[in-house]
Amino acid sequence: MFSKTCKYAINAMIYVASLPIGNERASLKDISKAINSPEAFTAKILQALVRDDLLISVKGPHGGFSINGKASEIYLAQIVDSIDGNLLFTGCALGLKKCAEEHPCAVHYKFKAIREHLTGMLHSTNLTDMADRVNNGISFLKY
Amino acid sequence: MFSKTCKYAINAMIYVASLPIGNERASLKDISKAINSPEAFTAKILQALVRDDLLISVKGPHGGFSINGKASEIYLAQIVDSIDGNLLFTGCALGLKKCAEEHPCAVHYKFKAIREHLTGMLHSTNLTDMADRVNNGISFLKY
DNA sequence: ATAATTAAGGATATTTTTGTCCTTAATTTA
DNA sequence: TAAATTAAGGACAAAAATATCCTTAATTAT
Ligand code: SF4
Ligand code: SF4
Repeated sequence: MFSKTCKYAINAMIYVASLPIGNERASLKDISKAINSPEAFTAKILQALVRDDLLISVKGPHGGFSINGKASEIYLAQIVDSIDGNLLFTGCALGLKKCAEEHPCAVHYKFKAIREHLTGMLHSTNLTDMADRVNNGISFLKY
Repeated sequence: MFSKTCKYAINAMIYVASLPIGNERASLKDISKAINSPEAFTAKILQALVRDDLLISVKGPHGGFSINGKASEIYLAQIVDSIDGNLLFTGCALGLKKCAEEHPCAVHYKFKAIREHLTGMLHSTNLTDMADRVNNGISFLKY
């Protein structure tokens, strides 16, 4: 479904979004500890998220990463798209090079609804939704 | 979603299931041509499907692969499970080691419905469904 | 200014996935 | 029986994904 890189990215974004007001910045070390991910690899992912304007980074003591803009306006779909690209949204379930309604793969008639369900969900779930649940102890970023 | 290996496997199974009555066997060469896949790699996949009792193979002239049993009783879910394992059905969307309803990941409340939708579809779509559409020119195994 | 802290980025390493090649085994046809 | 055909299987290769290490750059605190 999602690449491992993308899963780390999603959890990292949620963690940063879950930080308390007044202390909205977390270091690489904090983040990879919070989501239980390899630190150096996570660094690369965070760099990519900064490049893609989903995070803002600050160097130096008390530096770290914070959400770029409002968490309530960042949707899962943007993170997935940033890391994994749009293949999940637009690619063929069976890997056909070209997907046209007039030349559908063998699972298209069944798969279309699921893809729409999935992309609808990703486009309607924002970071605040998920961060709130983490803060309320309803959901978790690591096991 | 599915590994490339799994996509090849699905298309290959559908192709074999689409063969006309009385000639229900196809060679590796036929199959990889029909689904536009690398021959040697496809050989490995077909071997695995034979090992998993989804296909039957016969060596020698006019040998090849045929569906083991009734195509109408083989569901997409079996192929996916055989090749990719059950992680798509049971694994965590965000990669948490353990998934428990009491310790859900941050997307669980949104993801659960989609996973059920997907697994429901995979468990209710059989090879005959798809092979018929291919035979009727409604769907295609390659581009 | 200096030292300490933290992210950026390049190089490299490991693992997994995808893919190829070649030899052997089984079966059929001549 | 011999030759041809086709799958099985082992060894290897290439590419992609995942992961680590080290140096540099920026910022802050002393
Ligand atoms: S039609 Fe088939 S090929 Fe096109 S997107 Fe749907 S799943 Fe993919
Ligand atoms: S709860 Fe989260 S962790 Fe468990 S399965 Fe659902 S998605 Fe995965």
